[in-house]
Amino acid sequence: MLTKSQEHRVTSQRKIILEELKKVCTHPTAAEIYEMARKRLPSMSLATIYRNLDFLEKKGLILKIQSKNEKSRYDGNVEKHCHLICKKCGHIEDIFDVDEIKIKSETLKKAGFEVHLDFLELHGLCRACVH
Amino acid sequence: MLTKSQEHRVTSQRKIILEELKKVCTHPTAAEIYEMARKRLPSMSLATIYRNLDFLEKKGLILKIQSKNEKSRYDGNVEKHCHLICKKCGHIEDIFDVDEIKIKSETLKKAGFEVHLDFLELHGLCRACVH
DNA sequence: TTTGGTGCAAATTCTTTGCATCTCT
DNA sequence: AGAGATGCAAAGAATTTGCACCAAA
Repeated sequence: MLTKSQEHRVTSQRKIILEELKKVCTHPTAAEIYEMARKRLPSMSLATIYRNLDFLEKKGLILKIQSKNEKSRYDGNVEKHCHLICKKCGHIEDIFDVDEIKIKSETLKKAGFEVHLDFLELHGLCRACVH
Repeated sequence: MLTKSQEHRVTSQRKIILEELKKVCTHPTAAEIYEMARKRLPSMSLATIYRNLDFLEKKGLILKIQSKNEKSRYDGNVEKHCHLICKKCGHIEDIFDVDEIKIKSETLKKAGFEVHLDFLELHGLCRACVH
């Protein structure tokens, strides 16, 4: 059962947040998106940022990335991909050939666990930090 | 340069926290560990729990697991293993044949990224939730 | 004795929410 | 007009920290 009304409005705040997030190839935090959006609409509040990021994620228009010990980050690219996250410098790198990734494990098979690769986060060291 | 003194004391709090965490095969949160520990030493404070979990993790005696959108969980088993985390019910399952896991990806290779498998968290659906 | 550890409460940090007001449709 | 969205400020939740006191070594 859905609620009677399901309309969703296109507010300038919502548009700006989505546009700003799509514009960058980084993975900004809510606070960073707040800064970006305020340049275009200074009256915008942080609560609106959070509410809209939530909304946009539920709509499937953006992704939310929650990495270890860090605040949430958001990704304007919803193409199936996963993330490499550097333990040392925190750098996040996209990886798009997700379907090429093979994860093999007996325990996994036995557990009957269905891995969602588009949520995969690989933690480790990036090229710069590995040396 | 190290600080002049590096002694670390074995307090009853510290012992209890470590023992309780080693005792279970679940992955309790700080609050859950607090409850467990308080049964043995009711005066213990939550701040002490956090400080000691931090301490024990830095000492390599326990692991900290930070899963998506959840509070931190701790693992008394430091044997090399990784976690399957169910998106739906939050259940965490251990997987010990980590070395059997093969992750293949061209982008990964090109990126020069060194994945640490013992930090791997595989998100998806557990047997119970997949149906 | 001395320095690290503890308990308590207050402070932080990130995120969410209540409410009056505003604005898409 | 009316449901949804916004801004503000206050509330929450998880975690950290300052400080006086305590206790391992």
